[in-house]
Amino acid sequence: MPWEQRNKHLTTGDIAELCGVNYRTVIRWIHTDLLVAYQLPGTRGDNRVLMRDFLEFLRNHRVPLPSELQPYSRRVLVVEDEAPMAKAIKRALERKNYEVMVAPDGFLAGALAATFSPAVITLDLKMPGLSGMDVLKAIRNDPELAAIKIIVVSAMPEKELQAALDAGADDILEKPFKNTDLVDKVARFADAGPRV
Amino acid sequence: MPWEQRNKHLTTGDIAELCGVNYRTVIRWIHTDLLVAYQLPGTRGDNRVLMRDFLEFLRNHRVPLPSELQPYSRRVLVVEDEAPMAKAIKRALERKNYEVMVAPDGFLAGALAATFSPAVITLDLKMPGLSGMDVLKAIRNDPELAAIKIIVVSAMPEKELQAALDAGADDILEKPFKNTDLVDKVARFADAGPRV
DNA sequence: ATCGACTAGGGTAATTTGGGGG
DNA sequence: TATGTCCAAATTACCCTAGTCG
Repeated sequence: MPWEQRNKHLTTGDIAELCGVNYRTVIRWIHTDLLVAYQLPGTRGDNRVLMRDFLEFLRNHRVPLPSELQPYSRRVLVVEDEAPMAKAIKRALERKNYEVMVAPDGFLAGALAATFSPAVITLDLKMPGLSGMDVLKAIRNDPELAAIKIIVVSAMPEKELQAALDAGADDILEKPFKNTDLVDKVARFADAGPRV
Repeated sequence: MPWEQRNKHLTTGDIAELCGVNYRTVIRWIHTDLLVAYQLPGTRGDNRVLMRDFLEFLRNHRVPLPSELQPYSRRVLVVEDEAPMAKAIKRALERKNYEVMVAPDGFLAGALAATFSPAVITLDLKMPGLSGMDVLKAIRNDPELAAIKIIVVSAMPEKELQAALDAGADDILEKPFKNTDLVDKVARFADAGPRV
């Protein structure tokens, strides 16, 4: 259900209700280019806002996530090419009621980071054919994605993990790890913040 | 069924769904000549809209192109890690009035394929750290992306290029190539409709 | 305390959009 | 499923008041 909502066209009234403000205020946001909208043909020119523009607006202005959109804050993207490990992580998180997608390569990681709108990404640093560090930097350099929390999962020596933290990772998880540690770290980022 | 495979005669319901409005609103647009339609013979006279009229309507009124209609855009994504080659392709296409984005790695290729909504991707097969074939397969396996046309650009021997065609590439372009060949091939796929 | 700039939101009238029953 | 008609709800622009902040 929640996924198709990305294609939804929101009215000013929808947004007013979601944000708990008057619809006039929403119109002002649009007029002052704080919120991207397009106009329906017709002399009145009603405003419509694409869901992805609305989500970006919430991120840019640190507006708390409306409870109706909570599913977006419980999404986790697992970037991991080894299927058994990916499945293990997926199952552990799904048991805690998270919505989980797995990306086994860089292309799908990018496509899902952009369309699935995860609140958290768990990132395996040593994927063949893809530098996890490049993924880290790409996410941090993309204003649309920069707010996503990244947990680096790796068996690498501590020095490399420190480099990941320096590059913008929010947390690290050393392999092997306990499932409780995994879900604790995810919960720190997925449940709380205004991140969409 | 994907939109571009459908008959190019749209019903009011189709347009309502694509634009996120009620179908009565679409009928009103037709009645007030905002949208060009013709009527089926019969007492009710159902409205039908030609794809090219609909695309012109979207353009005239700055309505965003629905993602389902991305094959009708003039956007091209260049997946190429060598900056000089990428720039050359970008310039050649921009001279022909295409909108061009460049992805130098797999992650950005995925993110841009999903958000930039290109009609065509030019794909360098031999990128370090990323198998072009994996990108091909990933696009063809993703229903949201499958309609994107893929032109493989490579200096590989013909056998490998044949493998790319078998894997779902729509066309191939051998390096070195002439700019006219490039733009001709892109035009075959990107000019499915009037400029949007 | 007062001022001025800015923002949120109420009231109104005109228009558009959307829903129900035929 | 699409249509025409009628009606209710939503949206807009405009002008206004109240509140906030430095």
